[in-house]
Amino acid sequence: MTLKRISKALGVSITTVSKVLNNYGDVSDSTRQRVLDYVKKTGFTPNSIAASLRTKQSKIVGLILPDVNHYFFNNILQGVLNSAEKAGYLVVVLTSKESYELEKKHVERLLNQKVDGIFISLSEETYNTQHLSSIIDSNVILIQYDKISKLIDSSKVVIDDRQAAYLATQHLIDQGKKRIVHLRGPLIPQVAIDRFLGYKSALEVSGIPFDRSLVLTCPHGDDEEGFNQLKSLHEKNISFDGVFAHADLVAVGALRYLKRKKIKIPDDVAVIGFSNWMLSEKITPSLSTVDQPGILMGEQIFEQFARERLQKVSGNPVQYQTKIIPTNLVVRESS
Amino acid sequence: MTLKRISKALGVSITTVSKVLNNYGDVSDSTRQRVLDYVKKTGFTPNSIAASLRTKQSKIVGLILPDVNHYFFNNILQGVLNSAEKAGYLVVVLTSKESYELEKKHVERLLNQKVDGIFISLSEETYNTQHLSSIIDSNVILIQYDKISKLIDSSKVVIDDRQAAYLATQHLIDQGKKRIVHLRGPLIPQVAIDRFLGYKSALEVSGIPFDRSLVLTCPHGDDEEGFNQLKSLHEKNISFDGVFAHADLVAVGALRYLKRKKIKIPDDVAVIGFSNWMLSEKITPSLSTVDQPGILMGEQIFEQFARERLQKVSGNPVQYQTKIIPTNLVVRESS
DNA sequence: TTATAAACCTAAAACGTTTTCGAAATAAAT
DNA sequence: ATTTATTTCGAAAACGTTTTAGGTTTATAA
Repeated sequence: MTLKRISKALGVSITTVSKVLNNYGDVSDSTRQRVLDYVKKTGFTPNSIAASLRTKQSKIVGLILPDVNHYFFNNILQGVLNSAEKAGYLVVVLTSKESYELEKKHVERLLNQKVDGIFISLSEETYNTQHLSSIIDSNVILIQYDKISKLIDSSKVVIDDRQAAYLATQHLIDQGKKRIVHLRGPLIPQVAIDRFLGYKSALEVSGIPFDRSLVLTCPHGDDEEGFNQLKSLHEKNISFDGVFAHADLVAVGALRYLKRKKIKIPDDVAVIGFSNWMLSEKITPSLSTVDQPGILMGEQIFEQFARERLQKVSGNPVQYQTKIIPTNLVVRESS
Repeated sequence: MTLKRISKALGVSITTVSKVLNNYGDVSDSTRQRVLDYVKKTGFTPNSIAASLRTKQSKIVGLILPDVNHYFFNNILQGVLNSAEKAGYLVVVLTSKESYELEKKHVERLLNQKVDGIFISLSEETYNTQHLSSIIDSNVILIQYDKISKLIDSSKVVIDDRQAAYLATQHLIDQGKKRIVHLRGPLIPQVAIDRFLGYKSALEVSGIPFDRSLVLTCPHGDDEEGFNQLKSLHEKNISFDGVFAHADLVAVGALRYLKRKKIKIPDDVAVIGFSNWMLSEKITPSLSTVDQPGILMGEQIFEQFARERLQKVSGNPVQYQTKIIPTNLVVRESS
């Protein structure tokens, strides 16, 4: 079933049928109704590939996630899906698995597929951003989120990592803690840097000396790392009374170590994580954390895309925006 | 940049350029090389929308997940993504949020978009399967996974829920448990029914009387339900020494209740879950469970699709298959 | 040299839409 | 009755590919 067949069946032109379907004004009520009835009867839906070819709008966007098995990114996905559905867009999902090579390949494939927009959070390995430039060169809308490159001029949706980390650290200080460990993320991504800087400036503001030996990296963000890093501190006889982890899972590992050693939480050591995992509330002791509103971020990502799209088709200059989504400190038993 | 412009630049026909790109035999090595060089130099990639229109192959598949924030479905997604990438397919992801209406709408949208295949796990509400029939009527390949409808003739990728539940229950019985609670899923989906039947037949085989009051539903599969259902049993003074939950999260809630009441795990009450969550290994006590290999399932879903696709284009009759993926019992501290 | 086969190439149609531009029909105004 | 304005319609081009069917050149054989 095509426009052609419908037009033949009704004795009108292809143009007329198309116009009815696209709500053009210049068709009489009577023929409009005839077409509508016929379309309804046959359950016809126009071939969107042909439409895409003609209009150069695929009504598809691409979303690149560094990791699919991750609460925060699940929420990003859910948020993007929410808004995309309302706008009649489909979402192609790809995962870079924190690999630069894969990320680059995915961008190329999305560009081939002529998607209308690409939403990306950079992998941990990514330092070269030429593939991002090529998105812009291809005249495809780019929205960066979470792990972004400041060097690339595009809209961005992020949280204020530095401030969030500041507040988390400040919270531990408020509990009287003075030797606060920071289990940080890998060295490259801006988010990890910003969280570290927030940690550091909270110490400064409170006049607590910064001790390099209290900062340890947990690049994969899993709970083994949290466990092992605290253990190594202990074995070196380095004392501490607080832990600020860059991810909840790392904090869970830390808690596990402290429990194993019968260290009192939060009295001897207080712990705070980052991201507000689904499970963080359920474990014992329940974990204090910084809530990153992933669903909201996902929705904002798509909505910024939609805005730029509109600006583009209406010939207006596109306005890049950086949305900073507020985070909330969630205080629970661990601090 | 298009085939046309390339052909002009090189003084050959559009056809020739297309043939080089699609590896047709009848073009001389010298011109092939010239085209290849030019393509490489300009970074040209053919417009896949135009190709789709012509070939009626979109190279896109649709994956409908009942829930995006769910370890098992994350793994399904990861598996599908793995195999799809190798085959050069893109995956559009949709989530039904366990709603029949949404599920139906999503299927329609995927059909509009002329995807080559649709992979679906039914929502909990879904009893009407007309939308699945319409997939088949549209000549689009349908693969059902996890929550399937036996009434619809298509390939399927599932685990043997009944047997897995049987083994889990049997395991508790082997530990000497006799009054085993089953925290089951909602009433409609086949998976919940099968798990219940597995539970029941394990009791039968061991000559343990089936007690209706020990079977309780936890429709959302969250940990509150697990907690509350055990609490209600306690308040009714119904005794039990084992718990088989249809989901790990439910089992986590059960553990939480038992710990709260200082009931010894696994001595007084042993607990086993279902799905092998990422976290199940990390909590204390670590949770025994049934491992569902989601990534493998996802890969098999796509590969079965690829097989059927091949059969279709080569004119062979398509062979529907039902793949039953084996599960593993994972015994940990809770049992 | 001529006939035949093989290798290389191309014109043109097709896929199913959207949209421009102008034509036809109808209504309104003079 | 004629002109003008308005509404309604349709022919045809365009989007960028793939593929059929045939044409032209070159090599091989007689």
